[in-house]
Amino acid sequence: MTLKQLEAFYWSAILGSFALAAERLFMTQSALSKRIQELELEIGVPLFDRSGPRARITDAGENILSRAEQLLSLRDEIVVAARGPSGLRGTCRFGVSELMAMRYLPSIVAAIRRDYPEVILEPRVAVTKELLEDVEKGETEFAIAPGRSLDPAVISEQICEVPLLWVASPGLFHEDRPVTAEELQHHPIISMSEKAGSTMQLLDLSARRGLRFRRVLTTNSPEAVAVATIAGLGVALLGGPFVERYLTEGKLVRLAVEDRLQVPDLAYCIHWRAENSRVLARKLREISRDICLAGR
Amino acid sequence: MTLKQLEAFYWSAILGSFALAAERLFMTQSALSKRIQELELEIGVPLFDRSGPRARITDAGENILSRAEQLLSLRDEIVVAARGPSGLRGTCRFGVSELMAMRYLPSIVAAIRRDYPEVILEPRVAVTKELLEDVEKGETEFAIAPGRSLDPAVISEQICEVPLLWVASPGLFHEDRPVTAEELQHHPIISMSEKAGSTMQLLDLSARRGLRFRRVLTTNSPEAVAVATIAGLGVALLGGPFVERYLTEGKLVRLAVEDRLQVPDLAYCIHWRAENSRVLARKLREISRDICLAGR
DNA sequence: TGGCTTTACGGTTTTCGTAATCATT
DNA sequence: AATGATTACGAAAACCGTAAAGCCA
Repeated sequence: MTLKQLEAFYWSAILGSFALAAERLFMTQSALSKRIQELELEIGVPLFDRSGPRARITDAGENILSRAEQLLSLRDEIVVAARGPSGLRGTCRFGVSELMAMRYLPSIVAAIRRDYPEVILEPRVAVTKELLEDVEKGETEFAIAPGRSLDPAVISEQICEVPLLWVASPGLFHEDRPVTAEELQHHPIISMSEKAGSTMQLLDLSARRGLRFRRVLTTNSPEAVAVATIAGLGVALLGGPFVERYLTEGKLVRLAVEDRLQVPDLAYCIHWRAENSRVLARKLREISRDICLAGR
Repeated sequence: MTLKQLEAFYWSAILGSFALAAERLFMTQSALSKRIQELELEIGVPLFDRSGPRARITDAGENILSRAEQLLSLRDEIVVAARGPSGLRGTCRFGVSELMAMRYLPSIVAAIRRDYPEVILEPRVAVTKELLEDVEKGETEFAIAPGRSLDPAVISEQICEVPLLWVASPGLFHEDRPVTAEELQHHPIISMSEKAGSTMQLLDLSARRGLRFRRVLTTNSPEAVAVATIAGLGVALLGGPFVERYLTEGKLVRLAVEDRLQVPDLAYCIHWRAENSRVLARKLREISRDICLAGR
């Protein structure tokens, strides 16, 4: 039995596919397949059922999964324990939504650099859904993004709440009373892709209230949305911090809207796979959480 | 990092020497040395201090020792968990004193055969001191022998007590009163080697009381001692069960002795290295203990 | 057919033991 | 001198990737 075999088994079990596991471990399917066969030969029991379209873990495999995971995390701990606390090395991929990146990524990176100078960081800034999918697939160790994952294997711990504001160019609405849904529907909605947290809230709202919005300008940059809104292209639903500056400068105004247009605050969470017990991942996740909770 | 490297590290640390570890792992010093060097290169910290006459573990090495041990025992557990409870395989070396072997070894072997048919047993029957040394050096997983180990890393759990009896041929002593030390010293003492439990008690007695016994017939077979005693060659101090049969047959008589010749009962224990957490070793040790405690 | 897994094969890398060398008592 | 650890080197084994072949939807 070797650590490589156990690692191959572990990721094949977690990702539910040899192909994905091979990709994650930077090797070919062929090599990974053989590793797992050798492990099965070693312990004398099949760990995966190959009869279906993809490899499915067997009962025997389930029985050893948690132990394999413990064993692999002990391997990481050994390195840390030997080198001392600041000797943590390795690479950590994690995801951050654009808003959180804007606010906290510099602090997070600085703190990690200070405590663990040897660690190589691979942060990824993307939209909510992509970040969550990466965590679910084990591509990233954790992600800071709004909402909850539907995958029960993913733990989401709330960090903060961010209000979503309806904003528009100052000239667009003149009445003092709250804007109604009908009035809003006359204008194009400027939003990001359907995988962005704010857009998901928007779609949710339109589904619940039976509204139809005309969305324009496909982009994944909230800044581009803000700029387009300033230009008077339409109205937008954006996270407070993105528009704060423009509101104080008077380039955008916040729209008061009727109750049925109210959107709940975005609950930002830190998400990670429950069974992930890599020391490096846990430490960096905790640092990131603390920084977000402390508000810098 | 590989399991082989960790195993090499573990045994080098436990046995305090590369040479012994290499012997235990059935490989050459050269190969083991290189394995450990590779492990050190991997984690970036020296695990052993080679400046002395033999390799001494460093602080960094101490820090990871327990984790390495946990990791290695997880490896064993994985096999067991995958194969199911009776799928335990592997080889187990253990030591048994001759008396305990006579009484319990058949039952122990039968019970293990029944519960773990795949396990290969390598029992060793020897005298007390050899058995304890084997446990201390990690040569055997556990031993059933009288007395306690002086090594603090060895745990000894008492199983039973066996009386040591002074015996002689019926013709040797005629008086009804207890035999005195002076009378006893006139006869040769038939005993086993100094590494045997009963002989150790004998030597302890002679040291404490300032007696000088004339020991003859060097052997490690209690049966040979009994036979020689029956032949009238001298007196012997033997474990009760060895002489029971001869006493009832009248071939030997138990000598009543004065107080200063009284020898305490031999406390038989099961001994094992505290840090040994091999699943196989633990299970078989527990089976053996239960059989001894139940008296078959 | 197309995604996923296994088999076959070769070339590279790793690993190990022998033998020689170094270091410490 | 003797024990224990390291280095050098050649042989054997393990490992990996490419390419081809099976296998199930």
